[in-house]
Amino acid sequence: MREPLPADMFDELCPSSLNPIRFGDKWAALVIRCLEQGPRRFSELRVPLSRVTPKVLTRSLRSLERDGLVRRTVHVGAAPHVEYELTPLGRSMLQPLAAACAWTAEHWDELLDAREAYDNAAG
Amino acid sequence: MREPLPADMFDELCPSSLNPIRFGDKWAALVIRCLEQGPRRFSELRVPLSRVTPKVLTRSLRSLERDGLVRRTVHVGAAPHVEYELTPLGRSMLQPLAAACAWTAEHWDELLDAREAYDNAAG
DNA sequence: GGGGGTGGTTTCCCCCGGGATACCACCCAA
DNA sequence: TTGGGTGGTATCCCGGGGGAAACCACCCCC
Repeated sequence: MREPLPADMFDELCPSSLNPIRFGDKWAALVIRCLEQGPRRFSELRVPLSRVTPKVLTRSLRSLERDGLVRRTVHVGAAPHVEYELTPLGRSMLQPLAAACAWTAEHWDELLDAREAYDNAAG
Repeated sequence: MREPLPADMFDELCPSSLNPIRFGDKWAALVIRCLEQGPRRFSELRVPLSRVTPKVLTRSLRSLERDGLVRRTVHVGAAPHVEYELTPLGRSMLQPLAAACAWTAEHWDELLDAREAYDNAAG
């Protein structure tokens, strides 16, 4: 059984807009990481991504779908719902994404220090 | 002796804005690749990046400098000039950048096909 | 038939990245 | 003294990304 996504999954994570390495739009990298373990529903994604408004999350998912990285499946039946999952192409992106995450994890402090020093020097 | 940067260095390369993986702003990844072989002058960078206006290139370089990825050195003397070079932190980014470039090189066509199929299906 | 859950859409607004164009100070060589 | 190279700025403008808030259709269950 897949674990539900924890609400504080990205609390410690820097906002994407501060990271010089970006995959897709502002939230795409976090979406991809949410889908790493398997398919997720829209409302399921909204738990860790509570700071993302539904409009923006929809657009991000549509963009990933357009690029062939994510597949959107509508399950009809008694309790109809929608599931998003990574395609093989999307999975292939996990490798460079992991490389980027590793770099960020290793050098994030260094980068923030550089920014602070630059801002202090230049006012 | 370092080779001068060829003017057509990025003619075959997809514009950064189409690539889902981005390092820094629109042109930062190309700037970093220009600095891979060693220090470069502003006017030297403008050769392969002829489509980038000086304002935008300056801002991109300033941003990289602020993040501690690039060092800007003013050489005073008889013929004063400015040189930009990668810092160790900037060099450390070459690895995830290479991973991202490899992914793009391998899957770019696939991604474009997915986009075309999506756009054709949805109008 | 009312409430809750699902999966969004619509509208409005703001800001920032990016492009075009023009201009600029400094220095050197002719 | 005039021109060219260097390394940029200044100004204007536009489009799109992103956020806030409200609303919505559909379905099931009580």
